[in-house]
Amino acid sequence: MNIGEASDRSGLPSKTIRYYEDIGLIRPDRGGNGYRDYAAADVHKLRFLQRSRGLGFSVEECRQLLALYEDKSRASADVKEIAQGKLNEIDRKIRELMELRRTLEHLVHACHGNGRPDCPILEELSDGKTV
Amino acid sequence: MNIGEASDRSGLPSKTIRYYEDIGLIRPDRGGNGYRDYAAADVHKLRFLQRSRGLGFSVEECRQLLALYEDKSRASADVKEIAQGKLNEIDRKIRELMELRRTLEHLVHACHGNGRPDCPILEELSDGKTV
DNA sequence: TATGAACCTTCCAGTAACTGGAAGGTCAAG
DNA sequence: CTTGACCTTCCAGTTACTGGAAGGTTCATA
Repeated sequence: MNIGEASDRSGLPSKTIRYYEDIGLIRPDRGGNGYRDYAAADVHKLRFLQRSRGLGFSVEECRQLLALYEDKSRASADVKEIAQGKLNEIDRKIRELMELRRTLEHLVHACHGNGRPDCPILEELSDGKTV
Repeated sequence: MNIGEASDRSGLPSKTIRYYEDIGLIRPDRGGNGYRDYAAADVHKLRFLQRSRGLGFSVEECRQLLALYEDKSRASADVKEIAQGKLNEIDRKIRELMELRRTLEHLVHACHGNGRPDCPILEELSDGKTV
């Protein structure tokens, strides 16, 4: 498929997809006309990149994560260690997101905008207490 | 407190803290010697920025999130709408992280590196099925 | 009192990860 | 056989830092 369709399916702009090729994250085929030709597996990788980038992993971290999948041997302790490290990081991110969620939820539902400073979370922030 | 301590407490490099001041995210006091002087509330904001940036929110989104907290009136439908939008985004991120987690977990625990292509997630990827 | 380490300041240049736009080739429909 | 929507490369601009130079401040120790 052409880059436009790969873009639609992955949620990444064509520009970004070309950039990812420049830095060696993906290697699509080329048709006789010079157009890039993406396989379904490429789109899968692109979706993976789109997600993990959006979740705060750097491009280099994404490269590692992709490498974990692509490691054909996947027997080495290295691979498992890196994967385990990423798992811990993901768990931390999930916890942080849930905290952020709780805080915002409070803002939307509990602080009903009556002007009184009765929201403990906002007070916490203005007091500068370390949560 | 000086920028070094604010850096230690927030987890952000001093450089980044100065940058956040440049773009108007925080406004610390200045001592007679010209040194920046951070209040506990500033550190709280910095920690907040450190986290939300690490979770894939752009600086402008972080500015919005900070504004939600600082909106003294916080009565407007606007504020709640933005907050609700962010909540949905956070929920999506949590779901995506849990998916990513499941995939990696599989890689660490289920694919025991025996060389056989018996891990359904890896096959999924190489087949290029849309998950 | 001085001097050196460990802070802090501003400023300017460099990097990472895109993003936009120009100039031009390809393709399918009318 | 042209028109519009694709695609190509290349180069410049933006965002969000990051590193380093050049110099001022503070404080413990000689």
